[in-house]
Amino acid sequence: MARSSTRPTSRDVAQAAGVSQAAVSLVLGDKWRGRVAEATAERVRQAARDLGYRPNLAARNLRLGRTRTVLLVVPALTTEFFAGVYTGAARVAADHGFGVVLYPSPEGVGPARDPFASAQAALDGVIASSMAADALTAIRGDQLPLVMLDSDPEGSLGAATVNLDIADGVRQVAAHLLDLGHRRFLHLAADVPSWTFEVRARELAARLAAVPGTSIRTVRAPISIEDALTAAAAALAAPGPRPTALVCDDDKLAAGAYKAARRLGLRIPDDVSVTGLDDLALATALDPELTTVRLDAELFGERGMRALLAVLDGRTPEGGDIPVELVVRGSTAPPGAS
Amino acid sequence: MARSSTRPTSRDVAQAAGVSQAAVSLVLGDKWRGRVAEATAERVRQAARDLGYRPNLAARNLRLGRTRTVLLVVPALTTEFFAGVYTGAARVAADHGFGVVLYPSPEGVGPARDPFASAQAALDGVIASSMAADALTAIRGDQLPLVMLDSDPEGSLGAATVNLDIADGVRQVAAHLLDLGHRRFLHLAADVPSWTFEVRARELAARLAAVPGTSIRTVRAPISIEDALTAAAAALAAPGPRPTALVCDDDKLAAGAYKAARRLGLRIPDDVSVTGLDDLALATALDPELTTVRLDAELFGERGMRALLAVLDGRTPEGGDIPVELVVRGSTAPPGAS
DNA sequence: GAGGCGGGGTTATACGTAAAACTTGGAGGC
DNA sequence: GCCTCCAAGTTTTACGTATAACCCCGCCTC
Repeated sequence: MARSSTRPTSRDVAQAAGVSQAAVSLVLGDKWRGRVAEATAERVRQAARDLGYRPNLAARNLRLGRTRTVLLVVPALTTEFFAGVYTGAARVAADHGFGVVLYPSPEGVGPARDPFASAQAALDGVIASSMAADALTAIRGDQLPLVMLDSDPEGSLGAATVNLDIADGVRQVAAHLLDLGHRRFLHLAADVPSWTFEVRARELAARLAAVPGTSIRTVRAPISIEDALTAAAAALAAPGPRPTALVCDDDKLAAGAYKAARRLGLRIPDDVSVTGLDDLALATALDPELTTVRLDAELFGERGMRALLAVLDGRTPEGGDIPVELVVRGSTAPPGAS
Repeated sequence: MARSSTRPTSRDVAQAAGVSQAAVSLVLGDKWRGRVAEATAERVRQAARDLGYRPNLAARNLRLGRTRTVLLVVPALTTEFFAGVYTGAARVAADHGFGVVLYPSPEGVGPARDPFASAQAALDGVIASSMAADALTAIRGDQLPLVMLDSDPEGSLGAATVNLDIADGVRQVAAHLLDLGHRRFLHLAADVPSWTFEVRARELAARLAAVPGTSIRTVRAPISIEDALTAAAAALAAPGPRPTALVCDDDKLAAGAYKAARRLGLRIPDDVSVTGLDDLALATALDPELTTVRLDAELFGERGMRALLAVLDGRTPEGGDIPVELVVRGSTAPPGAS
């Protein structure tokens, strides 16, 4: 009997089954057909079960030169959205025998500026959100296979990209509000440097420019309910004709806008229509429920992982943006409906 | 020059610096004082930088017999709360050179029933939420150091536990509502088998039992806004005197209760007071803002990680529950305030 | 009856690192 | 002048696994 203080190794199993370590490896690795007799194989499996044997992954990784582990770099996990992305990526990963390790960008996780040191695992590849920009330079240095989420397809230097069709979402929002008759817009923009927010601003401006008689103002706020509250309150209280439609870059900003409207005594949607983007649980908890664009975070994560698996396989990742969907609820109505 | 197609190893660095592999290991491992001359050490560091050397973690883990990686088992990540727990745990981990790998319970991540297979990383220890009960049996089988979150201190079979002082939170909620004059209570309970929810029910019942003339009904719902909506609507519309205080096990349930009240034409807090538990972003997005119990999810994660580090060190983890705090907002008022 | 062959294994080796054990060339002490 | 000692390294080994290369034995073929 081997030293019981330490975990059993394949050699311990071999000894218990009366075979060589190589035989154990063959049997447990499912490579024994035609090399080991069925009876022997069963003896090995039984011994492994009896000893509670689990292969040492560090040794296996060293031997094979790959780890079946990838890193997911996100700006923050405290958001429902990226939690969903992780969930989707992890599901696909598990189906292919992969694991996913998270690296939430520095603000969340202390001083460590090195994603690779912080995620202790040895890695086969990386999936990174373009919002976690500060970690990207460190990542590009390494030659690991990389997939970018929501990143400028032109600017990603050859890395594969998987994008939500945000531009289409913004188009749908603009069309909906224009159809309702809105002409004076306020854009509550996320104060985060990322391609995905640039697209929102660009597309919204383009859509409105196509319609004569429209105007738009933009204010920026970090993505938090409190910051959005103060920014929106200031903008809505500003002199001049008040905007009738408030387009928010994200549902959290919209929640802040609700509080600002309430504080100023404005009714939604009678005095001002509000739209969000994400469709978090928040959206239906608000009163009235928020008109927003549904993003399928889990599907996003799944597609990201599939793309990375394709790259690892030497295949070309599936192309095409992920469709999004406008969900019309009670926060939008024709202007001046009061 | 070594083969450039593969990552440089410590041997490549050694060759470039004109020393042995052992010297490289000593220098880069900061164990060179008195063993290697300063000039040589600098040559080694320079060579490592030039080649872009990164140590192979699989090899290091194999050699050292530890991985500085722990597993965090949570019921689901799509919640702000557990995202916070992860963030806190990861921060402490990073400060100690550890990484954290997630295992969100099966419902979220496909068919893999084995947390260890799914999280590909080799592990030094495990932190597990008691809500992820299905994964626990698999975990107990292994002899890995284990810390349980929000678990029955008696029932955890010797594993260290770190708990929020939920009982105290419930006490504060009960005292607050009783002080306001409420006597007819409805308990909207989470339909999840976990110690942390049992505590809520037990403590609430005990507090009310101490006050003559109080009554309490309980309804259960899975933790989702929609399920809470239907359960709360049914209970509030039931025959007999309507409860004046609705105590919810969690903020999401409270959000469902808000919708139920709205649907039934009941005003909060005039017709019915509502309390939650968690203090998610949701709580202040609701109208009126939710009176709830603030749980510091990140601190929870930090304490969990510290406890595991203590166990790994052979020390005794810091004891004591994590204090929680009642946050009184607009959703509670004396009964019949209309 | 010699050679071939295939089933059923075993032996040996490499993966990259950390660290214990060993080496060597002086400098200093007596 | 010889011994000791220290600085500055080097050589060697082990971690646990997967797999290529080898080996042996019995049976079939010609």
